[in-house]
Amino acid sequence: MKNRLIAKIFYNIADLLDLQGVSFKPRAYRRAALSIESLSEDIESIKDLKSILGVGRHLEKKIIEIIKTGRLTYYERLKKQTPIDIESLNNIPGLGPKRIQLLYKKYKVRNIQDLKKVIRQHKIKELIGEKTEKNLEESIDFARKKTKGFLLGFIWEDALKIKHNLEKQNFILKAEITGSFRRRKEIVNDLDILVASNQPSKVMDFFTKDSKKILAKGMTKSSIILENDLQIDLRVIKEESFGAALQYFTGSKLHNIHLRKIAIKKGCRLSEYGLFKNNKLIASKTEKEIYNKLSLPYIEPELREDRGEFEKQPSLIRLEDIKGDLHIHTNYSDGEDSIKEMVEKARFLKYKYIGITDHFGSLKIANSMDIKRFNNQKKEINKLNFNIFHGIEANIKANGSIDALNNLDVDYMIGSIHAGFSNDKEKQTKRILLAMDNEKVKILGHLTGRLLNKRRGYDLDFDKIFDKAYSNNVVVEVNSFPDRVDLDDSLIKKAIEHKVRLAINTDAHSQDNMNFMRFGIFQARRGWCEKKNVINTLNKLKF
DNA sequence: GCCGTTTTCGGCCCGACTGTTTTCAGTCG
Repeated sequence: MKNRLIAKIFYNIADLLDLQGVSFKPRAYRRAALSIESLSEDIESIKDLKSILGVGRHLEKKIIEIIKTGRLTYYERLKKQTPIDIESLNNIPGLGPKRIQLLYKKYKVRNIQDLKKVIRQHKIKELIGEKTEKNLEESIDFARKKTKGFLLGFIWEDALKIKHNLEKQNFILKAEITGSFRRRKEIVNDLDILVASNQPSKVMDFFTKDSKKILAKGMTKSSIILENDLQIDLRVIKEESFGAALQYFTGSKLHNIHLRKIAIKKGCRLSEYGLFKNNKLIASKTEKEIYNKLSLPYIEPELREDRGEFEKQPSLIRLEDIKGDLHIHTNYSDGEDSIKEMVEKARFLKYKYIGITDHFGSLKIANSMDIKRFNNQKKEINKLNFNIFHGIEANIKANGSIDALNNLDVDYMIGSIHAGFSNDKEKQTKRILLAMDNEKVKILGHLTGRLLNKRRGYDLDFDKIFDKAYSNNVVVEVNSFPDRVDLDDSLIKKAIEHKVRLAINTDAHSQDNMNFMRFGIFQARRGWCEKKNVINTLNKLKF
């Protein structure tokens, strides 16, 4: 998978060209980079590279060179011409191409160390101004601390609190979190909040009062940084253009570019203030109105990635469709709560059934059960008056066999990998294919093994795995745990295209964890998943 | 360097904020 690498090289080329004062080429490189990093498939599997928006004859050649060699001579040459660590300098808020170029020309600033030196010597004060120097000095540390983004599941509650706090104020008519948060991406870099109000200065005073740092404060737009280093941008607009602004700020960029093109074809102009025809406003109050005026149905935020949502729209699965959770741990292995407590929570969530799936076998770190504890657990389950499937989460061993007794009296097994993460693609794929030959394995758990911001998933041949899952009638899990959300959106889409059935589970290790279901649903919706693709939407389930 | 149902050449998004500029440049999203 070289998508990231290619996009990164193109972004860096754009920055370097910017630095040289070249116009328009940087934009072309960035546009191509944006398309490539948004691709849902491996770029190496695309036959006609020119079909990618923003890629023409020249960039096609460059992509092929990177795929073949892992590098690009044009890029190497550019780097030699301008020996500047553009990536890290560009990361510093307040430093753009013009200033980087100026600092290089005047003081040979090539990296952050050089920048620190000229700040110490107060050279920037002379060159640009005192405030700018001070801001840059503060920003350097911020850039270094800059995290890899916030997991949606871990900022969810805080974000909603912020929203409700805004809504409570009498000078605020409406508030909505937009951007990638509203599209429910698993990692968000900042929060974009939209507010409708007729008293913008009051809004801004209220919004900025509890921040660690105020990056900008104006009448329509402000940005702050919170104690936890999360950046929040807030826009204030009039209530009558709330829908247009909501559409605009929800993005994605690619979706909006496409939508604007559709508008232009119809002789219209679309901006955050509304849809205009001959400079006359024809829609702005709601998003639905805007889509409809462009002869489109309302498009759900999770679909807005320009992956075909303008041509057809699936009817997406909803949280209410879920009738049970099939991956739950209890204090029989590494969970915190008892079976009884997990059942209580299931009743609270109005589930019709659950699957208790504690670890079994030799995985000692997860306090795996032996046969004696398993049998005790069965007795306890049978005493409870709730529809419980008794399963286990079984480790898929290095050779593809299942780490559990063959004659174990289970309703189903979830087969998961918990060790040997660094196997190569072929070996890891084979291991999972073999595991599916065990007829007790009905579900594959957290298939790619990724941990967001920590560990990337294994390289697998997903076509082979999904084909076999389909023919062996094995269900693939969408694990809802916030640092996993595994499968991701594009793999969910792929699995569905292979007719694979899915199960959206929480992998809960406590009562509270059972609330994570929404994050699996979000991801499934991003992957174009419908109710019918998911087995635990059924009122009656059989293994 | 890309793109085109007004164009194979001549366009390419733009509004908002900060700082030091008293009319605008640089950065950001």
